[in-house]
Amino acid sequence: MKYNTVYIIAGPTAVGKSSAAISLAKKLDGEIVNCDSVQLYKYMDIGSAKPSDEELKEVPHHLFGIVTPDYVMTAATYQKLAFAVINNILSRGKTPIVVGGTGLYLNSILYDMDFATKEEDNHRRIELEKMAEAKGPEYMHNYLSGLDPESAARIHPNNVRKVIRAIEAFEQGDGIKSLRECRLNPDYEFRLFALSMDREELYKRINGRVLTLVRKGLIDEVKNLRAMGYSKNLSSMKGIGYKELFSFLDGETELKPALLKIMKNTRRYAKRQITWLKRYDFARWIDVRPSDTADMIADRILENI
RNA sequence: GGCGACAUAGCCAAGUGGUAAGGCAGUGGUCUGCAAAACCUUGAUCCCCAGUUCGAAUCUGGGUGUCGCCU
Repeated sequence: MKYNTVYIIAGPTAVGKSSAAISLAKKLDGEIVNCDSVQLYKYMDIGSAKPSDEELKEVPHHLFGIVTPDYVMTAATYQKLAFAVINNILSRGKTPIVVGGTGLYLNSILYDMDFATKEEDNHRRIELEKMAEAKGPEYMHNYLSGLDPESAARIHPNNVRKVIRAIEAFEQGDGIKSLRECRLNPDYEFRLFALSMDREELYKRINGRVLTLVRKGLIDEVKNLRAMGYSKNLSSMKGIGYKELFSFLDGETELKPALLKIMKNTRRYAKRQITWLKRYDFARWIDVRPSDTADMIADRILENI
């Protein structure tokens, strides 16, 4: 095995990435690196389906619960953190196993994405958001067309958020680049495994898991976050399971519809994750059945190396 | 057994003679600084048969099914 091999286990939520990764780490003398945008946060354990305390102790885990929920995480920051951890693991002769389903973050380590330029400028962004609210999406898109016609052509006018980012990026540098301009990160040799499962089975599993999370105390977890003063406007609180329960706790909806909504949003999220992963033509797909154990999945991965 | 109502996509549902609104769910997709985010895309010939008509989801007759009421 080369000294710079990085394993990546991706796949939609609830296929069983975390436990498969632990099993694989044991077999490979590996260490796990989180690539899930919500598991990065502290106090968000149940809703993000973070590995349990016992599991976290079984093999070394990195980048789990490292920032408080009011911290604004970005792909650029994640990239730095991830590279630092991966390099550290490699320098000790261990195998990094990146696990998670956050596509953009996965990209930030797979491709030589260059976030180099200045930090984001919050004031400008807020200004642009206000402008968008006042003048509407068309106006913003036209404005972008004037600055950077190429990225304007790529972005749908209704996608205000992205239009704003493109304006911002243009003003601070050379605008938004496209992934097509990137190559695979030459510093590492990647082994990317994408776990998949029959759609119907996966959805059943997702629905069931939501109930399990509630049984484990998800509602108290959210109550607690609220009590700590974290507001629903934080991007961490827009995570699935959190936003819906905030609106339940605020009395905006009943519990049952809130839970059904969590299920639905999770299903949709899983679907988007699958779509994202299909772009990686070098991914090795591992078909998982609901009855498969973590060990079986890990073995299947090893067979596919 | 009798009387009445209804029968439109997976679900809810508009449309009462001129060629099938909409919502939900699902599907497929986009993606370089909020990504568990944001955004885009998409489906039926109207229970069955016969008839009237230039033309029927819409009218008539028969059948089937569902619901309600009555005996």
